[in-house]
Amino acid sequence: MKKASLKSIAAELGVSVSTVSKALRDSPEISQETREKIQAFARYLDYSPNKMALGLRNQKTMVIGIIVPEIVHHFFSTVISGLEEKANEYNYNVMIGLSNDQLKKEKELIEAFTNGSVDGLIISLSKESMQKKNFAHIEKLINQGFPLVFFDRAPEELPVNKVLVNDEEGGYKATSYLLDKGVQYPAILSTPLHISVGKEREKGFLRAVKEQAVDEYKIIHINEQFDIVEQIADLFNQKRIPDGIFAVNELYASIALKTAQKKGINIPRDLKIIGFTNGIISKTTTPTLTTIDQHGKQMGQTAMNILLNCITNPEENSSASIYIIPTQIIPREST
Amino acid sequence: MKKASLKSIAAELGVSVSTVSKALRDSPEISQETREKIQAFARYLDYSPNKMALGLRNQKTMVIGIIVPEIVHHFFSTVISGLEEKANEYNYNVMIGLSNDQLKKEKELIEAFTNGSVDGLIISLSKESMQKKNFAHIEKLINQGFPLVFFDRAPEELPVNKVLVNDEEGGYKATSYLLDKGVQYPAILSTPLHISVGKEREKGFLRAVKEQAVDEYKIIHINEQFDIVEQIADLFNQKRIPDGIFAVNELYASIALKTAQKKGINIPRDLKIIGFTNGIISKTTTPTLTTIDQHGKQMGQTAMNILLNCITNPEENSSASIYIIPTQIIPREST
DNA sequence: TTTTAACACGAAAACGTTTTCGTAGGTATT
DNA sequence: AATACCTACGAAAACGTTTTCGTGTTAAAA
Repeated sequence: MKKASLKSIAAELGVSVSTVSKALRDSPEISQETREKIQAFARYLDYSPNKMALGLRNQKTMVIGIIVPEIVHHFFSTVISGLEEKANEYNYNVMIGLSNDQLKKEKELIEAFTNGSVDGLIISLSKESMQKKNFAHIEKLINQGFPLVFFDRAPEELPVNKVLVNDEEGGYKATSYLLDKGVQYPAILSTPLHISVGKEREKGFLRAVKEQAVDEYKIIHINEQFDIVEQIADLFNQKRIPDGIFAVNELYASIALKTAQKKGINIPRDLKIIGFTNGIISKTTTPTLTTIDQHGKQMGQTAMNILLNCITNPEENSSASIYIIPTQIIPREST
Repeated sequence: MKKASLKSIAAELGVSVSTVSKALRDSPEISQETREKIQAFARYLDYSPNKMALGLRNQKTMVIGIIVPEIVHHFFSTVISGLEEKANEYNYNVMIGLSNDQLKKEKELIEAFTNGSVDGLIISLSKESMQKKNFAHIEKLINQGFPLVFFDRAPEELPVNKVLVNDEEGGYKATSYLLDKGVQYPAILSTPLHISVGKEREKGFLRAVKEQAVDEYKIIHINEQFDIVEQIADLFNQKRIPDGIFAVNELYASIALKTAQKKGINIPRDLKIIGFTNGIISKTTTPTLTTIDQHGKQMGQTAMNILLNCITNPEENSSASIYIIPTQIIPREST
């Protein structure tokens, strides 16, 4: 039982395709009687217009492409939920591609999506793109004037719409919070510096320690190529052990927590820990982790709003805008 | 700078559209010379065929629709990653819809996706559909012969392709594991019985206790309308407190863990806990949680394989198949 | 020299829409 | 009675492909 089309309805009812189309759109050109007959029949057949034909005709797919590094990830999946929700509100659907943090896959996905599959693209860059600063594929899109919004991981140098977490502020807030709680010797568990979010959070950390004139602190750049647990454990094998740790993500925070506990360190009495990302981990550790909320859902909604606006008003929205989402500290037991 | 089309290339080169099309597909109908000229020009313009035109022409979108209750969820996002990976392997892309566990949204998404947007559908049903056993929208799809695969949450009565976790086996394994470790008075933290996965896991629990002739055990059906923490805490306010808990998901397990710890109960000495879903929570609690792995990624791959096979070989695949993914116990510190 | 075949390309249809324009028949105006 | 104007519908183009079929030119065969 094939899907009904205007043609099949027209044939069945002995009228022309144009008449059917007009009748279904309630055009006054068609007589009341004919209209009702056609509409009734269409309803009976459960007719609805073919998306691809519509797309071809209107040069519009009503689909938004989303390209993210991974999806089994609290922050990214949260953003996606915000994106999907907002898109749906405006009758758009979302297509999703996972780059697995690989430049090659990212390129392929962009190619596949921009061949008339989607009306716009929302991207969070792969680690590989960020590290190699290889943005040729992105610049091509910009030159084409393709509707485009980045979130969280964006090409720093390029003039393009971005929705970013205020990572520097987050790092500052987190560190200040620790210092205000009496921490004397803070440490930061950060990423390598080519990860922009890590770099920004570290900047915030440095601003806070400088502001409060803390002269001794420790910075550790975790290299995920090697054993993370070992690198973090190293922090507790030094002569002076920190009494406050700011971890730039949930995972590092939870590992630091577990490792410290194994060493018999009491948290939060002897060591206060604060993480980043208000995800599931932070709520289920013992003790629960104080953390920085990135408002992922709001980010998704904002990004989608900007993109849809670009699509609807192509002229007024030619310049690149940067939207910064503020962070929020969520106090829990670990401090 | 608009995207190039066959038409624009043809006009520019003074040949016909058909010639361009054939040249680009390396048809021997076109002379070597013309072919090379056209191909070079197309490459220069970065031409690639329009997806919607192709779709209309071939009656095939090369897109698979995925409808899940939520995405900020370890299991679902894991399955999705498997689905996406497998789809990509066969040059398909995936469109994602989130039902938010609501029947209405699920229906809308199915409507939107089956109007020629996707070639097939992979669905995990919303709680509301399951509870109300309202499958009219699904039966419609089946009657249409629309390529369809369910995973995890499937309509029990309907003859349709399903990929399921062996939940009963998982519950049995988990409970047996507890009993083998010497647990005398086991409890299960389960869902209301209309959630099929909860029901199945509970069946496994019952089979295990029966098998080992345990005469006393406790069953708690958590109602998520009310405060979950309170309902779980209730377990520890009884005269007899369980020495083993099987929770049908990570969250319940982690809450039970925290609550017990607050009551001063030593885990795993006085109480052993085992969860379900090998997600992030289980790895980051203190102590880490023994749990049942559902092999989400493999599930996604399997489901996509079945669907693509349905699409490619419509005739041979008319009957509904059920594929059961085995579970695996992941021993950790909580037992 | 005429017939045949190969070659290289173009015209047109089809996929399913929407929209512009054209027109036959009827009604109202002068 | 001639003109103008509705009313209600159909034809056709357009969106971008692919593919079938037709055809003019040239080269080979008779």
